[in-house]
Amino acid sequence: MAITRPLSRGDQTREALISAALGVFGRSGFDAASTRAIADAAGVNQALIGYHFGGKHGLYLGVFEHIVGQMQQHMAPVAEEVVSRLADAPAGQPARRELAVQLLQSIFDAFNDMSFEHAPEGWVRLILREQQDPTEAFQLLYDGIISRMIGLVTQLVAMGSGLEQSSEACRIRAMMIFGQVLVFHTARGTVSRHLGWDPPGPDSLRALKQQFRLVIESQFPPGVVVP
Amino acid sequence: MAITRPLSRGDQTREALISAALGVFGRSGFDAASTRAIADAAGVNQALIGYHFGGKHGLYLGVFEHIVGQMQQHMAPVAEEVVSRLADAPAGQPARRELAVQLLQSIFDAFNDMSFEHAPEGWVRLILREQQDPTEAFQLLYDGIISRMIGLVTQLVAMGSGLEQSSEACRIRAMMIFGQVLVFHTARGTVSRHLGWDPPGPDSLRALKQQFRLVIESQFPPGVVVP
DNA sequence: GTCTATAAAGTGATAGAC
DNA sequence: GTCTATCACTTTATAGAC
Repeated sequence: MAITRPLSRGDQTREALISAALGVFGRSGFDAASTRAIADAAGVNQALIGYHFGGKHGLYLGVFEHIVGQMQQHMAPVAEEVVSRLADAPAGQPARRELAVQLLQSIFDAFNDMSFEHAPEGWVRLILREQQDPTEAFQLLYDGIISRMIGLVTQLVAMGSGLEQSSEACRIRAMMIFGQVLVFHTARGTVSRHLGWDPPGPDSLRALKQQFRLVIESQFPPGVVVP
Repeated sequence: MAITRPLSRGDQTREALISAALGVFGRSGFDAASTRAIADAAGVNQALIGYHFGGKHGLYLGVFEHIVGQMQQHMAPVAEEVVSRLADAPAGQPARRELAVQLLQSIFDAFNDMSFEHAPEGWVRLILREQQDPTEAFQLLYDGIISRMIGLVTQLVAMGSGLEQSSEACRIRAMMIFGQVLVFHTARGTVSRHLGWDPPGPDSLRALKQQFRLVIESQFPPGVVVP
């Protein structure tokens, strides 16, 4: 935890702008979001965007730096645990398969908790937009957090399946596993209608995590080693 | 196939506008897309949007009607085949599990072919936007095609897993299966970097379909009936 | 560091000529 | 059915007072 001390007026303005911009950019996208709407939501004068961030685009990048920092904080503990448990794991094939399943489950438990509970509304939408049309901001995201997470998951898929970690098949499988949890964010409208999750509540999150655990187990069944 | 006959000038204008709007709305979203940009891309006068569609919003709805029609055409054959093969399937549990796996594979083979090969660039992005913030257009999509597809897949998941078709667990599993293929569209940026698919080509599609088939098989393993 | 005021460019819709 | 011209409004950025 960083030490918190009284923020200067300028810092307060910056924080208010970032927080407001998160929501407005998330809802409308970069082009359709107006600096006036952001300034109003932040309770701040529109001209201050230019002063503090150099303009609309600078504010946009500031938002993503903030998101990356938050995501790193949420995922760091579990990522470190996974790495250390991988380091001193026994060598036997069946034991490693079981460990892979277990670690995948804890990674995605944390990931689901973050994306459903702690992440402000705007995160998911902003990241999704950048995935569709990557700009400078996607670089921050990918290098800051995504790269590390997809790398870990790919490594665990290799361990659990017997596939070569560097193979295309293994990387495809890793993407698919992410897809199984991301779909509940990306296909929001269908989730709302087909599951009646509008919005998803604590019960939804519990049910989702349970099904995910079951699916992971069935995808890496005991005693099977894919050649 | 509908009979094709020479289009009147007005029909040509409408088609050009829909096609251009597909791309521009897809890239920029409704608010950020300008009617001038659409008209220019269509090689048509800006005032004609008002004449033919009543305005920007009417054109947007027209685009989605067009998309729903195209998707129905692509998916109808396989959907009908699935329904008929379900109708006269034998009653034995193991045989039905195997059939479910097989039908899921053919549904998603068709779905992947459509979304990677035949779907114009704009489809995926437009649908994704509506999933995030459903408007009137999402109703068209859901009632026109999504509802039917997610329903079929849920039914097959029930058959393959032994879960009750109306259970939440079963519907969650169906969403997850869609997630496994949708992620290659929704997480485009990560797919591009992690897999080097930029854009995904025929080889990518082949590899994806193969992995999907394997995953489906492992998710509904022979001889296991979930209580 | 914050504010008001405004410049310069772009927006969707539409009236009216052809 | 198509075109030009234009209205009323909103956009981002910024100059200059405090």
